Amino acid sequence: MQTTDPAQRRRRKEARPQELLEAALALFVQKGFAATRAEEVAALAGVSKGTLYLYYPSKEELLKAVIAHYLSDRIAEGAAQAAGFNGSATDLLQSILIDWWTQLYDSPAAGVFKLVITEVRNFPEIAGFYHREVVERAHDLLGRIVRQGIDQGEFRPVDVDHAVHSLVLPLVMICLHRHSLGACTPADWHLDGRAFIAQHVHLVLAGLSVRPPQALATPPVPPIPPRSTAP
Amino acid sequence: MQTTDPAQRRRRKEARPQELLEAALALFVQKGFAATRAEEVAALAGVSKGTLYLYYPSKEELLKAVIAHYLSDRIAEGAAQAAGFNGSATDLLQSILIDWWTQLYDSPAAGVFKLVITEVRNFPEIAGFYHREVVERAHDLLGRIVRQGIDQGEFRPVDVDHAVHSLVLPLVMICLHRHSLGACTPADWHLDGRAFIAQHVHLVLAGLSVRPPQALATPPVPPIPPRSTAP
Amino acid sequence: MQTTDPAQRRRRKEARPQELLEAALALFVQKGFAATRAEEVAALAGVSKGTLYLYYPSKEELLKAVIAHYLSDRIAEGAAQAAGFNGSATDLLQSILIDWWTQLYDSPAAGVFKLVITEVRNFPEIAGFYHREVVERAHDLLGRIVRQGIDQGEFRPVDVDHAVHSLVLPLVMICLHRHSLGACTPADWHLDGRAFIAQHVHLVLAGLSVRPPQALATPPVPPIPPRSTAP
Amino acid sequence: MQTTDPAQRRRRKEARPQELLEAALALFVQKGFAATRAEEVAALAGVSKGTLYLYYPSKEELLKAVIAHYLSDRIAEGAAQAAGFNGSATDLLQSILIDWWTQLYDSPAAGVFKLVITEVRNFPEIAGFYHREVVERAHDLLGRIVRQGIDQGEFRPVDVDHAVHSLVLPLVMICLHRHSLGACTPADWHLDGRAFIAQHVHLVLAGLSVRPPQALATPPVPPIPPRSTAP
DNA sequence: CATGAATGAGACTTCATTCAT
DNA sequence: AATGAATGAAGTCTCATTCAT
Repeated sequence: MQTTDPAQRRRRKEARPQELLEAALALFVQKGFAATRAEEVAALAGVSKGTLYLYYPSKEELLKAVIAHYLSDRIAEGAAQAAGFNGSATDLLQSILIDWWTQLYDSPAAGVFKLVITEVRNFPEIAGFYHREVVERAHDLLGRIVRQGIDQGEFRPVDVDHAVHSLVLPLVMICLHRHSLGACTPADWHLDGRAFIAQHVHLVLAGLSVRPPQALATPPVPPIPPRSTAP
Repeated sequence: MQTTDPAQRRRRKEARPQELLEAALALFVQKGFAATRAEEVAALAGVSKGTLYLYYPSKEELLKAVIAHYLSDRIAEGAAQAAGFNGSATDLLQSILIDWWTQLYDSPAAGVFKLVITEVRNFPEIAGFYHREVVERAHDLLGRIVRQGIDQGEFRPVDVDHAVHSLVLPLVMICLHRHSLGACTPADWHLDGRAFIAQHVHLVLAGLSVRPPQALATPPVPPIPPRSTAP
Repeated sequence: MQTTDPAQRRRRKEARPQELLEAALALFVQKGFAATRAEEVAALAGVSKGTLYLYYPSKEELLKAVIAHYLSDRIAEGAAQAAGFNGSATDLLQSILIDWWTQLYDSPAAGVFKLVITEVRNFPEIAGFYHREVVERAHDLLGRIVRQGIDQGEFRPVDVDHAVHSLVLPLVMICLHRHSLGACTPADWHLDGRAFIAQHVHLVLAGLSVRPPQALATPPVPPIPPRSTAP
Repeated sequence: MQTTDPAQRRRRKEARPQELLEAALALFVQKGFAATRAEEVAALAGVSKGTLYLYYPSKEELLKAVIAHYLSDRIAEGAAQAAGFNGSATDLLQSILIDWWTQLYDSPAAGVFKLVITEVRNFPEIAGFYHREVVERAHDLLGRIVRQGIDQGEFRPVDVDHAVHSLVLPLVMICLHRHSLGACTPADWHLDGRAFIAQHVHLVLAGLSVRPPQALATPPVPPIPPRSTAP
């Protein structure tokens, strides 16, 4: 097509897989895996049909690569954030959940939730991978914090697993929403994700707390997300 | 094939649309709309490919019929349940959310959430319908109760919309889960939906309440769901 | 397309596999398996692309069906012909080879040799099948007759396997020829297959015989083949 | 990759066309022209895809080059061998057919027969070339010897063309066999090509001879082929 | 000369939909 | 009303060929 200047070829080649993953994520999340044509992915990445198959041997492998890629990135970041922190369980949970989830919510990676929900049953290998890499790791991390909060008398003695779900599931849900109904409704019912994340974490922590609820301050909405990953 | 007596034939014919909807729901939820073949739906409903098209003019119309059918049923039930009730906002919310959602969670209709999440962006007409018929009606109903709880000094003055989401989104989420990851994982990580529903509602209500948390009793898990919907 | 008269549908359906096999044989022999498009086979059989796949699940299965079908037919006929015969080994070989091979040579089934030669290395399962069903059965039959001729002092004591090959390989070869070079050359070099078969069998039998060659009559060319199988 | 000294590079470059032809012959014979990828040929010859196209403008031209190359070589050798010979027709035929064919049978060039059989109908230009260069030249040479044998009272007065075919076709056939079924069967049915060639020529010459068959000696199997052409 | 990334025509195969029975 | 044979548009993937490096 267009004449490529020297030495750009190499740079192009190394960036291809990433560009294809981005395109694939966007389209798979939007239209679903089965309804997305391989050629559309290629076109969105700016290459031809054949080139896609130079990097991924099949559409299905592309799907798996998308999920693996975006998950490993995010999970690593989250774990790191939790590692170097000390403070009360409440503070720790607020910090991790609000900062990390707000960032995730605003990034394309949030679409992976929809992708997994939608496609696991058709590609069972994804299930094991996702459960091991994401569900267990995140759940363990948060569960440990909640348990610590209970042990230290900060939280009431509730079922830890359920509490973690009460905290996390709505956050997953608004990521799903952003890429399904939220992408269709004409902005009049526009759930404000960032504000909700803060309020929700605050509310559940209030429910967990042994302190009287009045003592809990109104949650601040986080500022403009520090890292934009929109294409 | 087998000789059917005349009366049964009539009954069969009248049940066809319903049987087709059930089959379509099951398969669309399991494999996604695009990955489900029309013939599979027909086979699961015990009829031939051609017969499906006698009742629904296209696969897409079948999808819409599935969503419309299962939604209208459930929403009507929920609204009715709320109408004839009086008591505190807390009690009302517990009653509606726990009873109604537990029942929904155990019925095939729970799959509609996955279906909508998955397919709205491909069939935008679903968005408006679903938002109008389900999201708004349910949200309004619950929102009114929460606001009343605030006005009567039962709840702290939080953002009503957010509170409703904190209550409801995890419940939607476990319905999604049951039909995606939950249908794949080998039972070791088997989130107990019914127990979670009760605990979650209790936890969020505790977070909303102005009363000291100790005053809130441990939530009871509802008994065996009173209505079986297995085909 | 054209309106089909009643009750013809059923007849059509039962004839389809056979019609498809005929079309596939013709094209696979002519152009080779890889160079023949599935759609061409369908078109030659008078159906659409999709219909082909109603009867054979893949192009490869169609190939195997072609080989199996045309082989089993012919081999059975040959064995039957040999069974009810008594006379000298010379007469028996003349009878079987000339009659049966002339008929085969004039039928589309002769193309199967080219097909097997051409495709066996790409589809190894064909090798075992063909060797078992055709090579061994034919070789055993002829080998037994030659050995009997030697035992009864009619033939010289030669290597039986080699003698069978000397008899048979040229006959295979002219079948191959008819469907390769013979189908291209502009009729000036037109090996007369039927005449050659007779002369060749006669010549090799003369070489095998212990009698003086003068005693061997000139072979008669068989008349018009009694069974035409051209479509 | 590895550093090649300048002299070797030159030698390499000049050998390229030959190496490509060898690779192409091997693969075309094994898998057929259509089923062989240009890249496979290049890889077997130890060069990259692009390099192949430096020497041959298309896959089809490569095919023609392969056939032309291997044919011209062999035919020239055969004619030369026949030229400087005198003796009886029987001796001459034995000499030429057994020596020359045994050598051919053991060389990769034997594969050309399969290639021609397989591909003539797709590339009609090959037909004329092959017929002119191989069929006619070989047939004329042998036909002249047979006719001479008849004229001198050594052979019975048979149809010369047919006799030549009886002599030659089995030899062609075992070359085909070696590269098709013979390359698949698990060595239990392993036609011994060299022994067969000798026996077959002997047998047909016996059939042609006017002398009593007892006078014909048992044919010797030629020794180890004098010319190895394995790559 | 040599490479191998890129292309896109083309092949196999699937499946929604129709329609004669 | 019900069937299922038939169709052909459309999708996945391959591979001959080109061309910038």
